[in-house]
Amino acid sequence: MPELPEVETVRRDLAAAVLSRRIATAEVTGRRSVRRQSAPAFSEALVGRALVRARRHGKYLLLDLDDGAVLVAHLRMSGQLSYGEGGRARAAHTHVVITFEDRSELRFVDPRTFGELFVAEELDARRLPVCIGTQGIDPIAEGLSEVQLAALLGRRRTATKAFLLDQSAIAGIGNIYSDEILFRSRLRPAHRTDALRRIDVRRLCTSVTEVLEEAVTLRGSSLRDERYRDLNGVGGAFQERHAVYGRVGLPCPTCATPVSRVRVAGRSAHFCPRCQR
DNA sequence: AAGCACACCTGCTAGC
DNA sequence: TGCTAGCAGGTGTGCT
Repeated sequence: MPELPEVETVRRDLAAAVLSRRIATAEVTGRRSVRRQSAPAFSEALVGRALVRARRHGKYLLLDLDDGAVLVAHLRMSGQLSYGEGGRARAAHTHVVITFEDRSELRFVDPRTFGELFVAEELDARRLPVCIGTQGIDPIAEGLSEVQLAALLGRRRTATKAFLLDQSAIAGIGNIYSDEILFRSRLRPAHRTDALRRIDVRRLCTSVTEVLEEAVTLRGSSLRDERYRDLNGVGGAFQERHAVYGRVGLPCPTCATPVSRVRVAGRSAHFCPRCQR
């Protein structure tokens, strides 16, 4: 699913493709993709505006408009943005089509319809739309220090995987990267945060940054059963580096012990029973 | 208060 | 071989 590295890849592609282009029309065909405002209000906020900057916070994509408002996109599980010449056949589940003055099109395709687009006008001190102001630190855009991580852990008493998935603490980590970060930290998904030693916090901090940076470099993960594609329809390559995610029964790359899967925090969690404690 | 289960939705797959 | 029940997951909500 699109997590921080996938959204960052799309952000970079958008920055290269659509900045300074002016919007001619914004067509909303699906019923659910634009739900925080009416379709006409959404279109009206976009038509005539130009995109001046592409930002990201966690899994949110933020496209600044030239009037100060922000076009916000969240891909959730199956959302996909694609950009190209207008007039091409539309893929199934195309819910929003933004056409620029040069007739090129930015399309939002989303089979499961959990993803959303909206235009936000109120921004907070971090220049984030007020409605997503509960998002925690973005470890790539803002950096994450060991001191900050220790403060976020505070007096929490929960599974370390649940902590990593909490967007109000660290923004951008989902199920795939939480498993890969825990593998590299040598911690089990269910390891209690209140039992983390200083050395564990240090490893966790290093792993969060390293795993996400490597995944960004390889343009994210594209798995067989998911649909992540970049703005031009090309998949990522980080799945080839996955140590544990989606590898139940396959050998751990470090010790060859078969990878296990358990349920933690309501999600499937993959880990090496020998390397992770 | 903080942690947890659940709803939302469709495509894919495991199992019959 | 063909069908279907169940799983997959990010976030907001509501319950404990």
